[in-house]
Amino acid sequence: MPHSLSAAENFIEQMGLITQDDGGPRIAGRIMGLLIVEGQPFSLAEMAERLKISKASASTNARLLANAGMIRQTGRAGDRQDYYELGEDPYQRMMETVSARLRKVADLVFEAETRFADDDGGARSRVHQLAEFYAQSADFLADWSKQSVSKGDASRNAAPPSTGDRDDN
Amino acid sequence: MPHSLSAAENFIEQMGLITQDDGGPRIAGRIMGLLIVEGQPFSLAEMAERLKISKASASTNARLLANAGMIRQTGRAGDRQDYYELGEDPYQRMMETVSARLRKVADLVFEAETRFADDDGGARSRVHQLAEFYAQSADFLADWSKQSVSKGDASRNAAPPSTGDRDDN
DNA sequence: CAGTTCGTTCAGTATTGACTGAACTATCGG
DNA sequence: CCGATAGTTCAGTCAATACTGAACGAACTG
Repeated sequence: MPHSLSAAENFIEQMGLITQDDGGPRIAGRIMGLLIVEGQPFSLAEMAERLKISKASASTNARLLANAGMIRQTGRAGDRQDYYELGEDPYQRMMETVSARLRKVADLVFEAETRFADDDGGARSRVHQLAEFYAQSADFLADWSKQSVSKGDASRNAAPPSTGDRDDN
Repeated sequence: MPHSLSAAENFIEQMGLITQDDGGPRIAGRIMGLLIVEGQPFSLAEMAERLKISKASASTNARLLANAGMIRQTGRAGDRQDYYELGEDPYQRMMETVSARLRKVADLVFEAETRFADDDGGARSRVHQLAEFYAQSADFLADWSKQSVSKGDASRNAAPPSTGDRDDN
């Protein structure tokens, strides 16, 4: 009975692998999977026990996810442990995090662009195009995440943001 | 004069760091940066020389980028070296690659979902929600990448895809 | 004001994977 | 054919970082 993972274990492990492939810590993905599958708050000690990981990892990665807005800290009456559960709109928040990352990258590229001379064989304008791309992507995802998506009601026909050129360099 | 990077060097290095933060190989980002900044084909030997990297790395990472559709292989008359240059719509292709990745993840989660019993305290439906989220995101990016974005003409008011529920599990 | 029970932090370990140098294969030019 | 020139592959090295165990600090409990 130890072999052939249960549906829950399998899902949790997949989440770990997916997260790892995306360049994140595997344990963060596993915690995310655990909270999704169980649908209720877990204490750090419970996570550590269930996922066979150290307290330290549970603490660090839970905080990481909380900072990314994907899970949220809770408490229980008469219990001084920290509990964590899925946040309000976890996937929406995930989008917002990605958007924020893109915006940061856009700013980096805009900054790099300023160091070019105005004519550089078109180099500057190509760099500018890249920065614009990142900025537009960030805006686009941010707007999309404002719509209620992937929730129970799943609104259809989300309106698109207008993707005109920006002027903030 | 060796200190204080030129605009080009700085940009190339930033691209490397950005790529690294995104979980990719730093050199791939640097090559991307080089091709953007120079706007003309480079041979593997030229890349290796300019970026101070090994032939092996140039070869491997150029192929990686080409497989992702972000750059494209070219040739020159009377020259048997492999040249690489920016592809048709590099950023569009970048989006398509991200979309493909999301679709792959969605499929993994759909697959994991099937292993759950129909009633599992809502576990199955929560997993399904996650799969839907990934699938919708993939569709959304794919649709968006079909619009001409971040090109010279920069079309405004891109129409949004309708994000209704899917039924392909 | 002890004694517990938490969570966090930090030094050390281990693992992953990027990168390189060198060997190998293939193709072109003479 | 033979030498040279390319690109790829692969074993080995190195660096980054995920993860752990243990020490620490803070906050509740009695």
